[in-house]
Amino acid sequence: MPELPEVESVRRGIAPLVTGRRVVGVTARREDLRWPLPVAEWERELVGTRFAAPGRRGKYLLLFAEKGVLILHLGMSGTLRVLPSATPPGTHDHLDFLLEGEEVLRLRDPRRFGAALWWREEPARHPLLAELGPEPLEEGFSPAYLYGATRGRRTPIKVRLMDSHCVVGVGNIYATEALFAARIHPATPAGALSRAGCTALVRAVRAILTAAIQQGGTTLRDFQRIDGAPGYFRQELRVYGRAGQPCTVCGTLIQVMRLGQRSCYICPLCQSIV
DNA sequence: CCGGACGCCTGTCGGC
DNA sequence: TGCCGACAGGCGTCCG
Repeated sequence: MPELPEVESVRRGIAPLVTGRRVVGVTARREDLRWPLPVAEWERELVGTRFAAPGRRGKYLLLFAEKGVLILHLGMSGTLRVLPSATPPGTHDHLDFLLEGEEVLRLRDPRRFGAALWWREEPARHPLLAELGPEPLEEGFSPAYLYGATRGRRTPIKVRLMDSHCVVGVGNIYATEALFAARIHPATPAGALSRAGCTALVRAVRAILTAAIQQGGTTLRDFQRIDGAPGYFRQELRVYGRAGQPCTVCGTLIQVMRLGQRSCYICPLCQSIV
């Protein structure tokens, strides 16, 4: 579900609600998310302390506290809300962090592909974060970097773009949209991209992600912002989910294909550049 | 090292 | 109406 723009929207949404706020309790109704929840450690080292300003690395949310950092990943179906603590939990509301002032930071995750972890060192030293590629909206994700990161790769450029070791935060929706914007066919072998192609793609990724953040992300079905509102970038999608509909540029019908076990949408006429 | 496939889990939707 | 398969915004792991 959530890609970088959705996670960033959540980060911005919770920032004023959790920063400086004391955690007064933890309730886990299910502990078997992607990895078992470290409830005992939270009770020992998080409860009774305050959150600092939240950060983000790729699709990971970082809730810094005094003795460690709470690392959250929303997987495919996760949502975070801040609600009055009396709000009755739903079936898939697995985890609550009780905040002072009768509110609760609540994680809902029907598919349980998400994660909630506890880490006492620099986030960058966590095994899941240590090998991640650059942030797409920072300088490290340059045309020269992408050119280097694709040399010798025969894998489709879309698959490479969705590989967090290459660049973080770009999932199926935004990879699909960025390749359309850059007019690059998603099945192009990554190593065949020219320098100009890399430049166009870097530009497109940045533009799409920036616009999506501005719209609060994309809600296809269940993504919610912190206040329960959807993300409005869905109305800006040019190809994703539009199979059989006319291309907004040339009118050719949008096609679906499978790449790396994921659906991919293309305009067969517009997307030919290497 | 690389690339490709598989699970993990629940919900929904289309076709019969 | 009910059942069944395909599919869904992610990603670690395993295999050749």
